[in-house]
Amino acid sequence: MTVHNSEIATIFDKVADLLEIEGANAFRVRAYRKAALAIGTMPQCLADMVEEGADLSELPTIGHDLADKIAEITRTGHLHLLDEIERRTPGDLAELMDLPGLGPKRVHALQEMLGITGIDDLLRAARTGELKKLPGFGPKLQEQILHTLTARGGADRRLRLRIAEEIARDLVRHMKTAPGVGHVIVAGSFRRRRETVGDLDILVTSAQPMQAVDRFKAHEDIAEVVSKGATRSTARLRSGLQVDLRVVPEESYGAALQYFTGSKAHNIATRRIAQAAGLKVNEYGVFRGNRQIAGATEEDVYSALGLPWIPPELREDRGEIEAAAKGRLPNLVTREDVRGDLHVHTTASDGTASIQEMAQAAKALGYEYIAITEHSRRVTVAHGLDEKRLARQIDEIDRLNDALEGITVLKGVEVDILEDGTLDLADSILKRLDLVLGAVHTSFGLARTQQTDRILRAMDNPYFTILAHPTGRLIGRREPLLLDMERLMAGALERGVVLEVNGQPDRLDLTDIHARMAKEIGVRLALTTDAHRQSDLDFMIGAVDQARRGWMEPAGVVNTRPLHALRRLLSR
DNA sequence: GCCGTTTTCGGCCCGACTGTTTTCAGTCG
Repeated sequence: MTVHNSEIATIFDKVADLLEIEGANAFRVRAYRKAALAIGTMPQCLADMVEEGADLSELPTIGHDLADKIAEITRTGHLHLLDEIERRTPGDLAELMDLPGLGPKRVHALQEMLGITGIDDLLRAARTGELKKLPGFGPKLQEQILHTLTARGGADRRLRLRIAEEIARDLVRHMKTAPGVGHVIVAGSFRRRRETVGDLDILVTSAQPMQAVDRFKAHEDIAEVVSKGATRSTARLRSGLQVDLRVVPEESYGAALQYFTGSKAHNIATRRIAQAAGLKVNEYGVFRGNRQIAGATEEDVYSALGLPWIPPELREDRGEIEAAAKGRLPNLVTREDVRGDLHVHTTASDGTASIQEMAQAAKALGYEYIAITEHSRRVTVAHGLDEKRLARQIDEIDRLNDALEGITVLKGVEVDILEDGTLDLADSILKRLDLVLGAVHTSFGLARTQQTDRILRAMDNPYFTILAHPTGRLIGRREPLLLDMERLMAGALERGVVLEVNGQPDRLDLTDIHARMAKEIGVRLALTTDAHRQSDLDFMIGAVDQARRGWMEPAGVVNTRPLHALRRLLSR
């Protein structure tokens, strides 16, 4: 069996937690954390690399020691070091670290003084009042822990970006009406356009910070103000979402925006550059000694460090700083570059609007073309089309194109890839189409080699043009297919097949990481919405976000091309 | 434990807020 990167990351995170509780060297702890973070978002499968004899110590944050430990984990499924530490520390102390107010020092004290080894012990100690007597603890903390443990459940789940967007819009509107407020912007992972966000970070500029903080806590959705100071406040919404407010003076706007946008890893990397240049960066500006030399805009901040402005989507410490220093930042694809949508359903299968209605909606967005791509017969719940019905739709689209002005409707299909890798419709009908999307909707549970082979076999069909939602994952609901993504992409490149970045808020498939991989391998992408109604065409922004986070440029995306060029690219 | 236009040894991001403190440690982002 293959050990996944995420499992290695989990092991390293646990080692970090337990070492920290034991009071180990803080930088050693940090090394495990950094490695876990990096491994969790690496596109390459580490287990495969070990198998191939690659030198893992060349990877960032991985040295010789951790490379050996990764090899050990992929070969045995275990890490001797972790087993050892767990023998020393009974129970599950690491899970206590997740509770707000508890860090390594206090968890250590809990074990040392009260013999607490897990959540149950902790709850008991809080109820009996033993907890508040410990040095470093008190009645407030005991109360908070009790509250967290009894009111637990689901509140710490990350929110999909599209949902967060609705909440954020409302909060921003609320803060804009506060007296004396200048900028109001949502920073954090929201601004970096991550697929989910754990909290909202709202940055406000004002000369009267207290007024802004007061205005914030008056918002009707706020259930509880967790902390509140002169320049920052943390609150929990009724939905459970945490919101952090930060108020800075106008002259610090750029520095605060940079700081608050993160990511943490990106910020640490930028501060190290500053340090090396004898400068200091904090949320108020860039400083030489006590003198502020930048801070009003993000451009100034980066420029003071000798760097061009870096788009937020890239700020994950995945090579963007090195690229910026060399003047090699990508020219990221934008929503305006997209000239049409290539994955759209209508009432013929499970959509709610007609072909003409979808075409008109696309035209209103300024598109040049739109592809109609219904499900095939196998997907019975979605009313999938067989050859006969698809032939009728082809004729209907031909007639419609004669009548339509200013937009072209392309003839397509989202044909099912059957378990043996054949397609759900005959070649005789596929060859009459402008494009053929292939997609997996069944047999999600195949083993990795089998699943990869199945899709590659489907791509062998000469009419297959785009692999739709390649991993099949649904955020928070369905795990991605087990796939050897490198082999799949190499196969797609060989066959001239395009991979989709599906913008449905719960799909976002390919992910940012795989989009980046596609770019490096040279596979082209199609940004689509999988729209089932007119308003779904707005999901394009989700696909663009993922592509941007994957460093994609317009040239790597097929539907940034005008119609004639697109047709050329799609004909294999 | 990682890493290197100061270095293979000696560094390792930085500040706000809380609670328990009597001047600050711990946690958090």
